[in-house]
Amino acid sequence: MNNVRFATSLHILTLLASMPGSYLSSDFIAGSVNVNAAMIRKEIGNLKACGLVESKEGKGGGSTLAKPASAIWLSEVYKAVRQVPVLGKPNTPNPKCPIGRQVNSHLQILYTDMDDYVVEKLSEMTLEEFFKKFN
Amino acid sequence: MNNVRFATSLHILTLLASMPGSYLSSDFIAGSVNVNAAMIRKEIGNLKACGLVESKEGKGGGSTLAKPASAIWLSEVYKAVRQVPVLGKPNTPNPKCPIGRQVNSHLQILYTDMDDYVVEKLSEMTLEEFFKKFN
DNA sequence: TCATACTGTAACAAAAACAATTACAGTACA
DNA sequence: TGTACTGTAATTGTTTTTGTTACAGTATGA
Repeated sequence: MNNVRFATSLHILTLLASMPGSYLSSDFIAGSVNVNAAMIRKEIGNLKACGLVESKEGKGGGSTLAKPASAIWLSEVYKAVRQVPVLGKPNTPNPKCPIGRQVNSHLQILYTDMDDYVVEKLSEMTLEEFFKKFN
Repeated sequence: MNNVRFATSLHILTLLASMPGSYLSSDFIAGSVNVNAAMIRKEIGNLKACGLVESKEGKGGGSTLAKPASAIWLSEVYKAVRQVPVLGKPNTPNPKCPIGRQVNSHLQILYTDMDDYVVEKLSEMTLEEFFKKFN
């Protein structure tokens, strides 16, 4: 994961958690995260698809949490932005080599195990708990 | 980690483990991994710097494991190739925002914790154990 | 009903990361 | 001294990621 999406998503969610019930505009959020508002809207689009956020269009619109911060686990945030296994991508090895032929299936297991493990660990903290660390 | 380096390094090490004591050329390894030999030499350069592999130059040269496969943990392979935390990169948020001001330090802790967990988990398997799965 | 303030999304451009390739100097063996 | 290697730099090409602009669509409320 060589990108900024987890950080961005968690930042957005933390902001929303800090003002429960109110609808924050993408402009406002962009000001805090310090990126373009269109990027925020893209990321929010994803969080919506994952059921973490809901939005209202039109004047006075914006986004808010789709459920209480105490019901959002950091693993959900991770799953929302994950694209590639934590250990990276596989090669396309030579099938004529005994090692090359098998390595990807063993690697695959390792990749899946590690991803599961990361998810498990991130299930130990909710957004609420994360937000409580702020003062 | 949106790259192929872990897969490549583990493939190389598995090959070396499969022929303990012999020095494999970068050309041979490249044939199995199915990438350019220069890439293999680069990756081996890194594995050497991490103390996992040793090489001989000149005719008849090549690379071999620097220690027994039973003494190489997969966490060492991960550490050898890791460049970015498993959860990705941080943003540079707005310090004027109370959330923005603090989010990176909390994120940082999360990142470090997750990386430690991954390392811990990968310390549960040695290269020998990984290789034993092949038949 | 019209100005205003939003979202949603597409299209495009720019920057950064990653992978592939070529080339060649240096080293060691036989 | 020819051959077969490593080590490494330089370069290019490709993919991923980020940033930006633009604008149609939607809701509000004066």
